[in-house]
Amino acid sequence: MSTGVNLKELAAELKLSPSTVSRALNDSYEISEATKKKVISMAEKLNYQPNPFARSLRENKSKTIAVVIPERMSNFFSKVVDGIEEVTQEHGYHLLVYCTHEDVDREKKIVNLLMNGRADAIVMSVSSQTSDISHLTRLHERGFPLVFFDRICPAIPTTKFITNDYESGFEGTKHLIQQGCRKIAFLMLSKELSITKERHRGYLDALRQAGLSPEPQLNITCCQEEEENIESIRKLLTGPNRPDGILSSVEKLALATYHAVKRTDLKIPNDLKIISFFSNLSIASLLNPSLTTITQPAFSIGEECAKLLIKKLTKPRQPDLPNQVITIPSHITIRSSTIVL
Amino acid sequence: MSTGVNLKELAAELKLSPSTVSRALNDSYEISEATKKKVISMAEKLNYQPNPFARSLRENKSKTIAVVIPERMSNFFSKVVDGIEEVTQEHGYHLLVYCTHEDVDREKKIVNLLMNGRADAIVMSVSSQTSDISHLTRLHERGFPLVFFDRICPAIPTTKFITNDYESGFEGTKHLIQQGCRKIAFLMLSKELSITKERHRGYLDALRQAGLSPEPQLNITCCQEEEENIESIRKLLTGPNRPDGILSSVEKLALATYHAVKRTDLKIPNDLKIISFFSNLSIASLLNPSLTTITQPAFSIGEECAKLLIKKLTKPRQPDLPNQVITIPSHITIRSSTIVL
DNA sequence: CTGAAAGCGCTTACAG
DNA sequence: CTGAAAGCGCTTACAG
Repeated sequence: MSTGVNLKELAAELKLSPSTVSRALNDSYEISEATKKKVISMAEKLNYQPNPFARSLRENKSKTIAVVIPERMSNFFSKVVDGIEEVTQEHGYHLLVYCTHEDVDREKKIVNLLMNGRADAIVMSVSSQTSDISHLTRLHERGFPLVFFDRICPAIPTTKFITNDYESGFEGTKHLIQQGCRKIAFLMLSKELSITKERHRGYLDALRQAGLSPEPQLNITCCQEEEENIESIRKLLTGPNRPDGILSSVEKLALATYHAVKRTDLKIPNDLKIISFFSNLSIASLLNPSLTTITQPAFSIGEECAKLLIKKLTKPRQPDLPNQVITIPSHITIRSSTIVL
Repeated sequence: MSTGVNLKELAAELKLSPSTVSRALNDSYEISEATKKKVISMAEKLNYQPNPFARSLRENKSKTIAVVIPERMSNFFSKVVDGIEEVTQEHGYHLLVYCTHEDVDREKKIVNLLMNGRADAIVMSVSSQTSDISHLTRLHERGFPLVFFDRICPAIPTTKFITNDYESGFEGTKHLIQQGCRKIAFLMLSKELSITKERHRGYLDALRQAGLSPEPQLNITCCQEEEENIESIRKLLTGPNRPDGILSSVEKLALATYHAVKRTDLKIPNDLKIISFFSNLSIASLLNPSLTTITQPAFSIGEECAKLLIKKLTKPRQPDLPNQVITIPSHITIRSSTIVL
């Protein structure tokens, strides 16, 4: 690729030294206004674009942030990335986006590649398969700015953005109980995830508060294969210990449940009520019956992650990212999947 | 961020020159196997990672590909990006992903920023608002490797990947006609897009072949606001010239149609049949009634774009990307939204 | 087979 | 207010 004119050529054209031109373009106080004007207008005329790698090499920063997510085909993660981009773009940052496909090995490879400084910071949501976190520990111990959201890593002392998962699990379960459910199944992606644990804690506490006994058989851990998930759920729904309510901690398992129900004689909400963490509201209301949802503020989460990192990266002498958990609340929207008319 | 050890330090540790170490790591034929082994093992021990910017500066390539899409909250575009990543990751390439949000100004800004060599190539799908293409022409004329998919720019002589849009439009319309539709509405995002034009041509030809007259009032151009789209469609459905069939050239307009129908007394498929370009098959079959879809091979499209670029970028002395249109066929899946039982 | 030197395109401490 | 020089960390033509 032929990059256009470089600093030296621009300087020659202006009969100035590269030093002066560089300073003028970077709006240094050492340069007269007259020179700055001349330089800037010539730079525009010749369409001068500084070489980003020369600059990165020199300044030891890349103006790039890496985003690592477990999947792209998810409204939630797409919205988070949109939120991140909204903030970072304004500050001239670029986004490298990587998808782990819920695979720790891929996650490790990606994280290790990022160790070389290609990005100035990482914002990530870990894969559901992640239990060994040595790659993340190493990254953080090297002083690499790292922020987690949603699928956070509690053991790593940095800033994490989550939603009020305990409360959502509690309130979601309570809502099902209020609608008459007595046997409530909890669908999850992985027991290892801290958000799953939180949501599950909320679920258990709501059961206990209502005097219901938690039944481990009603907890289903799902996999990556949609068809397999549908079948596990179908079996649960047609088995001896059949639930009358489902709390799904993942968007895709709500869809799998709808598919599973279609393979039975059951009717939502009469025979089975369902509430799910779900981001795509347009689709939630088109499902049949429309789905009661717990919606996380995905866009805001992205924005907050980005704002924090931009502050850290653009202001001089910023301290390390504080070891704290920032909670942005979700909201529940009740629709037909939990209400018998 | 503290990058680890550099080449010079690694060389010192090995009591070799940086030149030799560099060559050994790059597996040069000039270096003895013994030395290579020593170097590689020490590099691993010290966890040496070459500085990507020094390398990019030196070699004038970034090992990065930029992807520019009009929206992230789309199953189609997400899958394409997944396909691109699948191929590029294997070759050590990184992906900068930018979203234009269907806004030409944002698109121009992004494209102009990419002019400086931050990425070695661009794969993009233009915004529905794009009519002035000077930014793209300039990019291409500078010799920048550029590939289009789906929302292509016919005027720019490079490789474009599309689906058989004319045929899909034709077959989709024909299917509606066979199911008894006589007044078929065509929903689109923008008349400017070449894929819209192709799909629309197919639609018109199918009408003509069936002896039906194309009615311009049955062509609806939509916007970015979901609510606004729903209302335009609702008005169409309740107006004097009410359609009995809809061909939606965009996923989101199929959803808007379902929402619009819910605001009327109409029943799908009895009063209105609908077929749509749609990528999320799990959701298509959960809609009520399930949606007849035209599905584009999104993942393959991504893979093909990436394969072409990788070939161009990794092999020496490759010619310019050929000015050709490569068609990968879509497939139609008939579901309940077009079939009266 | 190995090394010394130049250079990719910037920025900035140092000098004037 | 401006310029000459050094250096960021690599790779590779040149020399031996």
